[in-house]
Amino acid sequence: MATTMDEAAMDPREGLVEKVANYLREHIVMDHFQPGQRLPERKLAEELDVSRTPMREAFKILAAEGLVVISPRRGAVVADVSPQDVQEKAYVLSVLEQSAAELCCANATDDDIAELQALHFEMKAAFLRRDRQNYFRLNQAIHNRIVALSGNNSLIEIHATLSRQLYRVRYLSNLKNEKWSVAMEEHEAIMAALEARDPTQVGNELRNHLGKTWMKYANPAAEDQPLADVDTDTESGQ
Amino acid sequence: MATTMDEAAMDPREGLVEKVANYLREHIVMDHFQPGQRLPERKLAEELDVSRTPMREAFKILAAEGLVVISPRRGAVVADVSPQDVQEKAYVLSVLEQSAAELCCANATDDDIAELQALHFEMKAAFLRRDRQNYFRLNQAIHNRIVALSGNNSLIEIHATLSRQLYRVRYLSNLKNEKWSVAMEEHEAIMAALEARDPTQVGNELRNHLGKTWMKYANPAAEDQPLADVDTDTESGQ
DNA sequence: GCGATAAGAATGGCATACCAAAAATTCTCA
DNA sequence: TGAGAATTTTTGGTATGCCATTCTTATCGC
Repeated sequence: MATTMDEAAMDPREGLVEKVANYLREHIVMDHFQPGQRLPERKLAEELDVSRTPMREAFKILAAEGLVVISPRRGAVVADVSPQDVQEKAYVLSVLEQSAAELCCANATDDDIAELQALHFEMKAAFLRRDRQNYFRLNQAIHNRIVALSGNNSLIEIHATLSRQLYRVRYLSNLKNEKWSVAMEEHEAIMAALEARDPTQVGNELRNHLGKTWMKYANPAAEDQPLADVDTDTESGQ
Repeated sequence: MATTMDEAAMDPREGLVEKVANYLREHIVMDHFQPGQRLPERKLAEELDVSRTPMREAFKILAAEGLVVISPRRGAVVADVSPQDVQEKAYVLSVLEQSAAELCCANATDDDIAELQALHFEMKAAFLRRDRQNYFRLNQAIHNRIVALSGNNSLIEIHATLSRQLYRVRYLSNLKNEKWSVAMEEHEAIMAALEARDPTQVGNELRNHLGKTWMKYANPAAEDQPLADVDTDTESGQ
């Protein structure tokens, strides 16, 4: 475990804290730590061969990002996202992606749109093969790409942070989602509107897409089935 | 200076780090530290009578909130918000407030709307008296209230964080803004749509309002005139 | 006198030590 | 045997120390 820390980007300019934070972020997002699980700073620091100081500072960063919760005198635990949280965060996410799509229509080059469509068809291929892993990965990639094409760095950053908070839930939902084909159709519509560069249409389709996908999530959270070791790139363009 | 640390909320359950972070946040937002200014951890720690450890951890939190920037081996400096940053962040803010307004129309009680209108008339009074301090304070209070009435905690939190990043710029702009009356008229329109509980209308008015107020901010940043000691409550309902 | 450079001071990064609170364990007594 | 109290152990919070890098400044050479 300790030997895998350098998985994270190894920019020599960044300090230990960033490496530790990246490592923890990765493992929390990929669900290698269960929500609610305690993160004992001594033990983790020992495993990563660092002292407690950078570990604690990394906790503070992750807490500000909403991935862990620090309780006084009880330390850090992996943030547990309640069904209500999911709804609220997903709503904000849909709003952000809607506006990103609008900006995307104005800013993206024809090549950008073409690349999006390429990803879309790759995703469709995964869909037809019932390949949920790659379907999920490509789906994420498309959404992230649209946001990236907005050109608004603040929007991109906030979206990425929020997106990470929901990654696990989204992944679990992808595994059990029955209405796969509906989501696929919605994506078709999104791509069509994108090709036509109709900002309002793209925005509405996207918001509706996310809304439909997540509003139903008002029911009790999915069981705590651990995520498989997927080789997805967590964030594409950041 | 050191004696003023307990200005910030003194919840005995929260540790030193939170107190330090609150203290620094307050002073950065209120522009007692200039953008770009270095924040030497030893000196500040000494002034606040704490060790360097909580100071450093507080820096990490504020960095994650976008209020300071930490460069390797150079430490923390107060984040400088470039004109482009202002535009981008203000755009996201307008999107968030637009959707907050929509939710607000659905969730707010009649009393909530009445209270908003009361604030609006207070603000109008400040406008007529050319009382920029209170005009600004009440303006902020109204916007924050609308967001709070959305009932979406994620939205509220993200809006608050982003809002703090722009507080200084917004305050400076308020002091020099010539088109005061235009903004006032827009607020009238917002309130009218809110009273009619027309989500689309409120949303559009609000987004247009913020858009108009900030899009012009593409020109060079305002000069670094320090903020006066205003007794504004930074955030109202959080 | 001015610029480059080297020595010294300041500063940040990380590790460690110490303390207090909390959790776990064990011991005691009913 | 079981519940509760006391003790031990673990764990988090804060302070401090050491080292490496950077910034300052003063000196040396041109």
